[in-house]
Amino acid sequence: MVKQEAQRKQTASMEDYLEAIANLGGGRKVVRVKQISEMLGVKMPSVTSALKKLSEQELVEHERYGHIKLTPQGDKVAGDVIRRHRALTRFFAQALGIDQQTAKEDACKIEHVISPLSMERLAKFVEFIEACPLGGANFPSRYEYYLEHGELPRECLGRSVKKRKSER
Amino acid sequence: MVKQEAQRKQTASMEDYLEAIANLGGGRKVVRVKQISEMLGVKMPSVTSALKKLSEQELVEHERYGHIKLTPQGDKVAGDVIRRHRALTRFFAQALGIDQQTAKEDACKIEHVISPLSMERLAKFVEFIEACPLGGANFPSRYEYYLEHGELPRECLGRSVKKRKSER
DNA sequence: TATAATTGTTAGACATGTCTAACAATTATG
DNA sequence: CATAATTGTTAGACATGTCTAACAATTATA
Repeated sequence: MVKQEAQRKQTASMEDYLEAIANLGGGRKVVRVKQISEMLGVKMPSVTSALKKLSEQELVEHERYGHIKLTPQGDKVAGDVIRRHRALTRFFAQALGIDQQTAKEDACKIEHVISPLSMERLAKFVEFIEACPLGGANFPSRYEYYLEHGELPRECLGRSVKKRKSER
Repeated sequence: MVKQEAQRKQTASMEDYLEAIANLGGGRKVVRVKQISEMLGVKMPSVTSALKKLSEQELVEHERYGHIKLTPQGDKVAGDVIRRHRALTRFFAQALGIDQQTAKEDACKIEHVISPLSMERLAKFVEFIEACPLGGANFPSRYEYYLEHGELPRECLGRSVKKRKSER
């Protein structure tokens, strides 16, 4: 079993840069400093400076006035961030019924700070909610009802899951 | 309608200090620089410097070598942070089945970045889960089953909302 | 292709928040 | 109550990441 070179933990900022580069470079498109700066809402010099740091860590390939590209390592880190981002967005949007815009904004912040354990559980949670018709797919709608009416829907009150048989 | 003095938005660090002071000063106990520093895992000079900033914003009362106390404003901000902290901890622990330790750590990070809308929904979500026997209180246990076995529990499959009958 | 427009970089200021080292006040205790 | 131990503060270094201003390279176009 080969020991992997430990992935240096990135700051939220650096993760944002990696994520942006991955998203912009998706279809092998050329990535520009200006695009990154616009996507992240920072000025170009901030991007240049971030690229310098990321290059030193071998997460990004960047030559003066030239191309910008993730290294395989950088791609892996970016991929992790993006997966967290997606799962969190789904959670906020699908499970909590939050608008897409806010869901993404929150995902963008939380993706940098949540623990691996919680992240994994949260992802499974969403999976479960979307997969399980009884406790799941209907879950959001029952939750919606609760949000709107301030009280539990009838399905919640009827009979608990423990006993069944008499269930209809 | 009187316009409230807009609450200056705090950084994560400053919110942590306010939260710590509130928690330490709970029972009117005397709050010490050292306690705060230990609770937050920073050195004492960092605390002194934070107290200076918070005093300037009138969120904390602090006199050299003397007492440390939240102002009513500071108390309000701290209270908000603490409420977010509690709701998030409950979510991770109760709903996701995460250990208390990790649940708190994640809450500590996320409480500073989550939007008010998501926060409110998340709180209601936990409320709902704890209140609704069918989609709720048992929800975590069905989720647990899914976590452990990697497949949906029988209750989820029994009678689905869409197709049924041929399902096993 | 010479010049203008755009894009990118460098240098250096600034804000935040942490730390260490040195010193000062407070408190405990011999 | 004098001194030691503890607690707190100040000063200043440092790391991160942002910005503006000035300049340089690239590209588009007249």
